[in-house]
Amino acid sequence: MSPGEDGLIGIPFPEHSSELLSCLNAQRRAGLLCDLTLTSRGARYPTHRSVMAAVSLYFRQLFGAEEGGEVRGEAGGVGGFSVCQLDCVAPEALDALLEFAYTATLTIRSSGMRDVLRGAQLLGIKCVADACRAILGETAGEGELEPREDRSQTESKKCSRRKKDRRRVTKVESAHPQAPPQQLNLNTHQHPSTPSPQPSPVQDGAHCRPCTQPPSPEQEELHPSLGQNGDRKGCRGTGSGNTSINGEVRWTRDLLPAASNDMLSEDEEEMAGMGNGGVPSSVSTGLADRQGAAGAVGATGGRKRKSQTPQQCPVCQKIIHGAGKLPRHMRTHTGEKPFQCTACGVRFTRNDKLKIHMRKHTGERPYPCPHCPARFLHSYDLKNHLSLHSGARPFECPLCHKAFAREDHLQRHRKGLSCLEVRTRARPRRGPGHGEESRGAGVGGRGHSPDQLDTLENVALQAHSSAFLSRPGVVIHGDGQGASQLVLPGEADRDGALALLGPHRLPYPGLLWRTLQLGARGMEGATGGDSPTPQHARWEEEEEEVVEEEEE
DNA sequence: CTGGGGAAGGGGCCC
DNA sequence: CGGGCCCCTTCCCCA
Repeated sequence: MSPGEDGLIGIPFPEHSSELLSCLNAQRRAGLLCDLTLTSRGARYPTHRSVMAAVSLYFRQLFGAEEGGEVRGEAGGVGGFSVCQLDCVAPEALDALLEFAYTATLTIRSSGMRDVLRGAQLLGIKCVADACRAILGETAGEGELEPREDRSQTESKKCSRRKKDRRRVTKVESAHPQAPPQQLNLNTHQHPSTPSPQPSPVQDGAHCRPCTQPPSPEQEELHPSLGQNGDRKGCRGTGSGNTSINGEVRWTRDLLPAASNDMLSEDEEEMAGMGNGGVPSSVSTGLADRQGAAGAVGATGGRKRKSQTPQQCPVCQKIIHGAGKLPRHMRTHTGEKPFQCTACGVRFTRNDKLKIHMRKHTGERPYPCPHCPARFLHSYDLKNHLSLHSGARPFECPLCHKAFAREDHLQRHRKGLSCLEVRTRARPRRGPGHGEESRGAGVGGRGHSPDQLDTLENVALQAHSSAFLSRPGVVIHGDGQGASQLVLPGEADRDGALALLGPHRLPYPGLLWRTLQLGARGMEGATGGDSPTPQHARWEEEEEEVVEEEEE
């Protein structure tokens, strides 16, 4: 942020899209503000036409021209309430597509994938259709999925899987009897490429979950995950891909191919903008951050990225670096685990993981500590262990200055509330000057004498505010006249900071503003297009940079 | 809450 | 170019 920009500040809200979606989904489930009801074979799905128009080409066209579809209702116009009968889409598939629209996660049984594909094609939800096609294309030749398995074993597994699906279907069917299928009503909008309905054995649309059914805990737990980079972590961070458990396939939106642009968040658009085979030279947002973590190491540390024919995953569109890495990546989508431990039967997606696993059976611990008898399975375990010997704790919490030997422990610490609980007593670990910096420059107290600061009961809190503000991604809203707002990217951090730093709670708005200014300076390097980085260990460095700037 | 072990996924290097 | 091997990061789980 420079003063020459007329006070304009770019204020990213990385979680806004997911929170918005989550809120809309809550409204949908509560039936609030729903102005469109989709029906399928007796099941009713209240929804929002704006959301449907955003995800579905069909609804976009429908609401744009109000023709071609069977829209009935008190007021069929744009502002009215409509009922759209979609008997051509199986209720279960429609439910899944609605879930996708509101959660960016597609949760379907593999047995129902064809229904979902058909529904996605009919409704013009291209990314879902592409994903279904990609999966079906692989599952169509199921032998390819398990190339390393014994054929008979494969066949038996296929049978058991199908049986399992049938059992599940029967169970649900009996629990939720539905009206019999009706004639399709969406004929005029049948996609040209739509395959003729394949009456698969389990395609009976009667076994759907009614929309009025409360979300299962399994579904529910997905939603909060959307808060983190859209994935989550119900979804694992690094593009964990789908999971295929008991025939149920779940995709996060990260994995859905070619999402329509109007559905893409900024980050995703950036990724999509890379195009096929395009490798961003310096993409620093969202997924690129995650996948580029090692690359970032390479940029600063020893390894440098070698141009190695990056390939794009047809399912999630992710760029996979390294020759021969795409098949490995694809197994994260298919769930294929071709490498089985001969000792315990546990299966792995990768040979090297199996190899490491085998060390547990062989007792091999190839990484001995030179300082003690400890031996380790993994090199990084040894590395962690060595830091205990050396006492090195390079990862320090910028809030409470507690140091950790492992970065993930610092991250966990920061996600919790422990550092906030001790904030009022926290002092920097480094030399005496550091503490003064926190209270002076760090607190924004330049201009306030230490005595003045000591009179502020919340002064320690504001020391932490500077730490918050030095974080990349922390943004400031306001004009410096006391009406500023502080917003932090992290859920817990934001809430905590808003609670602590709300202007109405600060007896000295000027002090707050100086703090904000300091934080703004601290984030200068983090703005300019770069998104917040999850590398918390850098916060401290940036905090130090701020202090150094102040000292200059 | 923290320390430690382990799993999972991605990237780099090498053959 | 594919695959093996290794390292790294992130996350989950347990004590």
